[in-house]
Amino acid sequence: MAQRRSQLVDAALAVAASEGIAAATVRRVAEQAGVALGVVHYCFTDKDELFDALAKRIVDELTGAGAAALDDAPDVGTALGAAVGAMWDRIEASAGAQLLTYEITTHALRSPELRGVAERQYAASQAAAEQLLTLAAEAAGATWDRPVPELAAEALAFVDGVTLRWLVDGDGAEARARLASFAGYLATRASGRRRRPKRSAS
Amino acid sequence: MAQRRSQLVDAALAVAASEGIAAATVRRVAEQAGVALGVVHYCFTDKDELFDALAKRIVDELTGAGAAALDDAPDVGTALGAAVGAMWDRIEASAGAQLLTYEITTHALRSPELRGVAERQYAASQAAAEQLLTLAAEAAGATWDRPVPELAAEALAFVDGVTLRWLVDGDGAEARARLASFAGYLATRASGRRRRPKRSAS
DNA sequence: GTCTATAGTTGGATAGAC
DNA sequence: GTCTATCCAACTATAGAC
Repeated sequence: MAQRRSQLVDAALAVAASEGIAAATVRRVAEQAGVALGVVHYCFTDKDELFDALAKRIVDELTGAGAAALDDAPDVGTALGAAVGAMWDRIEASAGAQLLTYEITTHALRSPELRGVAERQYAASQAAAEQLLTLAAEAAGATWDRPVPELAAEALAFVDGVTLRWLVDGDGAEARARLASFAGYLATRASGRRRRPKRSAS
Repeated sequence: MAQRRSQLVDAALAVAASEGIAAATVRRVAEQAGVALGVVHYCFTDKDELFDALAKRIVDELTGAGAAALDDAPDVGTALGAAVGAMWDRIEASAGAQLLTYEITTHALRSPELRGVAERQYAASQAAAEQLLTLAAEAAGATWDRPVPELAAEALAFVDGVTLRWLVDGDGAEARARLASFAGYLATRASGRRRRPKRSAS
């Protein structure tokens, strides 16, 4: 039964990511999952409950994506550049899913009982961003000279805005350039090991 | 008749801004405008045509908002700070309308025939951002040392991301702080007149 | 031009057979 | 547990009276 729910959430995710949240009707989800309409209502009391499970699934996947290849790096700029590049690869490979997260956010903001969904989304993203910044500094042996939560919030906002625009104009190269520019700014907020200290590298 | 259309678009905007784009049904719009259902279909062939007019209206209002009080300022940081503060005041005063722009963007991105709507939205915002940056530099007698379109695109992305997050967490103070931080970064990308040159002011 | 009435769809939810 | 059949509400769109 729990696997039935999971299967239905899979189907809902598939439909919503490719055709939009509005297209993820109970009927359509059932069809995608290859089960009868009644089954969905047997596993979920409401459409809202299904929707809530879908939102949770997306947050989990986002969180699970976590920090990617952050090997030992010569400086924070390099570490961040690698992390941001990997992150963007994932984003660019799943435009529909990205768009869906914005749809879920706006949808959740319109109904008081779903506010928590949007808040969880951002709390998870914020935590992931903080972790990534912390790891990047560690990998480069440096420290941030501004509070990590602040830097993470700003980075998150920037990535959100860049992603949204990329969804509109489809220009991945520009998006990467913007992210690189911001990573460059972030690197100026770190102090510690620098790129190739001129004398006696290790 | 043209005024009838305008009146109906007003009503659609009122409904959509306060209750979400999904709530802006033809019926609901007619009710809000105080006319019969048939009138809407007399003025607009489709619901899509009404929607398109609504999207245009929003872009026009955004553009019309333009650059606010940008008086002669001692430096770019001050000029930007004032401009960003005024801009945020407008944003904070119209949460529903802001949320609606994101709804329209995501909605437009899901249907190929509405792609142009989202693109126009961003083109208008980009132009406004470029104008604001240009005016800010002029007001402070400075010049940008990176291409204005790039800086504008990055600023736009940041403002978008900050606004979206503010819609979720409702923390206006944090949002302002983030914007101020970014304005501070931007100010480092300008050269020219500096704050209170130590010797012989003016 | 504006109204009422209604046709035609779609989607959420339930009942009851199996 | 899963299916089919059905109810009910809400919506878009049109027809026709006024």
